Amino acid sequence: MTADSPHIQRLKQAGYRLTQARLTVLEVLESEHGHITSAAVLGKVEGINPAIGRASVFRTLDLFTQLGIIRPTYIDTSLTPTYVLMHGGHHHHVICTVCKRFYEFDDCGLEALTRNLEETLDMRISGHLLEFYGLCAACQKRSAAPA
Amino acid sequence: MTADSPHIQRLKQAGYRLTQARLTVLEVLESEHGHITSAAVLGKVEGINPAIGRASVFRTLDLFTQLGIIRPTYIDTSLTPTYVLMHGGHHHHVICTVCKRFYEFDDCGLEALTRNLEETLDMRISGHLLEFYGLCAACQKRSAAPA
DNA sequence: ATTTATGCAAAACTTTTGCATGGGA
DNA sequence: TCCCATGCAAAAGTTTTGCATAAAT
Repeated sequence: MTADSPHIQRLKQAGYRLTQARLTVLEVLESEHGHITSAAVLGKVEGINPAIGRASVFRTLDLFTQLGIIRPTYIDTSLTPTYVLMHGGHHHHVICTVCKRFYEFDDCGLEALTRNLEETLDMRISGHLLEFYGLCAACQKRSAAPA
Repeated sequence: MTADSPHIQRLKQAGYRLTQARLTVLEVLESEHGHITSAAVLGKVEGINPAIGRASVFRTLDLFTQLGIIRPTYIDTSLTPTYVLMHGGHHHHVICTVCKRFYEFDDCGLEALTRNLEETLDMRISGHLLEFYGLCAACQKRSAAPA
């Protein structure tokens, strides 16, 4: 399952062991195409392999975040962050602030800005997250309609 | 203090009362130019007016987030989110993933993409957050140097 | 005068440790 | 075989409620 995803390569290459906990968390993340809360990851992992402990799930989410595989964001105002998968170091989406539905998109046209910032700030940039906030068509109608 | 910031206008116009808790939290956020953790907000507010309770601070942070005045992000991997002030609905920064230092910038050139997405998705977009991740000059040297 | 928002303190959760043990390489 | 990573369970924190009271408008 998700045999040799680039994320697994990243883990190996960084010298980390391919453990059940890590592979299972990755499987869950990829099955959700990212956009999953820590609570949901916890639940799904337990469903797949109850022998995996909570602590390992959190340790894995931290590790993946450090490696740039995922990135935590606040989508619902709940207690728990939502993790998005970073493809090639970046991720872009539009979120409806009312119904929380989201739409991912690929082309962000930020290459020039990235190079520009690298030069200006003398930094090496490895990725980015771009989130747009707004109202989807359905929620626009709903908020326009009277009670 | 921060007499009639646009954020105060927003509060009024949305029909919310201008309470001590709300004004103090806003003062703290603006004094930090955004980029402040919930724990730090809590501490600063208590320093300014100990009569303001924790719950009100959290309620205020939630309200401001709903109104698009601030946006929670995960900058340090700690328990608590870091809030950034949204100016005119958007915010852009570059973070060094090692030392966590950040650099804000204004021009993102995303106007065209915004309009594009509004048409394509039939959404009304009100703002965005753009975060770049990378290594600052100092941390590049530090990681290149042997122990 | 109304009604929204607050403060308090306890409750509810999420995330983190410490340590002995198991499982990758 | 060696050492990293895990599981467990308790600890540490952060955030949220419920309700009587204060204070904006």
